Amino acid sequence: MNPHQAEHAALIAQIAEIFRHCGYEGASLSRITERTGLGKGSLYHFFPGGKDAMAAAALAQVDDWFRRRIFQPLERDSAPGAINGMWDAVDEYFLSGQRICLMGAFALDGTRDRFTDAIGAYFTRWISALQRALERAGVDGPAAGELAEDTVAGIQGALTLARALNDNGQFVRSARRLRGRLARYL
Amino acid sequence: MNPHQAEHAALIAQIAEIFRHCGYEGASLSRITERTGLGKGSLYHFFPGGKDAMAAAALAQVDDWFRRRIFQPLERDSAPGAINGMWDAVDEYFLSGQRICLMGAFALDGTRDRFTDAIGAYFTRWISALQRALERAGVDGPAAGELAEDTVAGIQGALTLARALNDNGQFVRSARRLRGRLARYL
DNA sequence: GTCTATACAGCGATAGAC
DNA sequence: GTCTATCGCTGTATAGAC
Repeated sequence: MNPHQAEHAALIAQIAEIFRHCGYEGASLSRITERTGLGKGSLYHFFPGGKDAMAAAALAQVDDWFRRRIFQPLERDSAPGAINGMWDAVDEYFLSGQRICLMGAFALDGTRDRFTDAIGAYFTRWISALQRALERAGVDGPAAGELAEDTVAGIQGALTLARALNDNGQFVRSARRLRGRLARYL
Repeated sequence: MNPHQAEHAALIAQIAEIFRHCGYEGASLSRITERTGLGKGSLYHFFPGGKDAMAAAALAQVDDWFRRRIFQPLERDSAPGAINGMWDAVDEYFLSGQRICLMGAFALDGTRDRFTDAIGAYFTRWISALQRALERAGVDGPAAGELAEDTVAGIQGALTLARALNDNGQFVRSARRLRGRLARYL
């Protein structure tokens, strides 16, 4: 990644953080200009498609991070190591529960309909990558699928609960128990 | 409940549905007037506090429903029956995954800060009511608390996943497994 | 690339007739 | 109670100077 691309990625990451905090509708362009320090002219220079394109870029960046750090290792590497790596990456990415999942947040309201494909692809791949890793670890097909669904759903639910109760510890404890449950199969 | 109160409750339920579908920011007054058939004058007659008061009333109605159908039975009745009743009520309320949880949706974005107390009280009471029912059923304290947290988080995550994948079956399957997991302790 | 100025639609909210 | 008209503001988006 050249410096130019890196700056652009940093900008997208900043915008993604605003979407996470305010939601799609709540993330106004004035908030985005304020938090990024860029005028509207600059923003529309980088994202000719406007706010919709900014959100799409944010989702694509999230997907890319998970693809490289979680999905591909789950599909490729030895299962126990990849699954342990998944839990470390999850904890790192969600900052131990301080940060929510942009895909999950967008999925819950009307924003979903703007980004159906990106959101669906992300969760589908996460579940199927985890399922296949569990199968390689010896879990039989149906059980592996159920375990993968329960795990991904459990992470989303833990993020919701942590924010609802304003307690990051909630996420850390939930994640530890989900991790322990998977570990019994490895 | 007299007819006047019943009409008012039906109006709040209609408004709640709009918030569920569009989120707080996305639920504009023009959408609300359109879907309810009431002009802005009427809406502000019923809710002098405006949109904020409409959302607060919606959350209060949700809380009331769960209190009567889930929290109080869990706190009062025999544990196995109350827990079975909880699962039936959950499935009924969320329409087998077609409907999301307003509390959970509001918790995820900046809307949370407007309704911190209502959202926090709802989840706190759900978890503690379930925990105490499990304790009465013979599960020891810490395990009951963990199980209650995992269950409520699991329901929220299943709702997120069902909407993200646009597949109600996802919720039904997840809920059935969560139910089975609790049943092993009863 | 970045800014300021601006277009115009939609927002939440209010007033007042009926 | 319900409506229409309208307020002031903010929303997204664009134009054009630099």
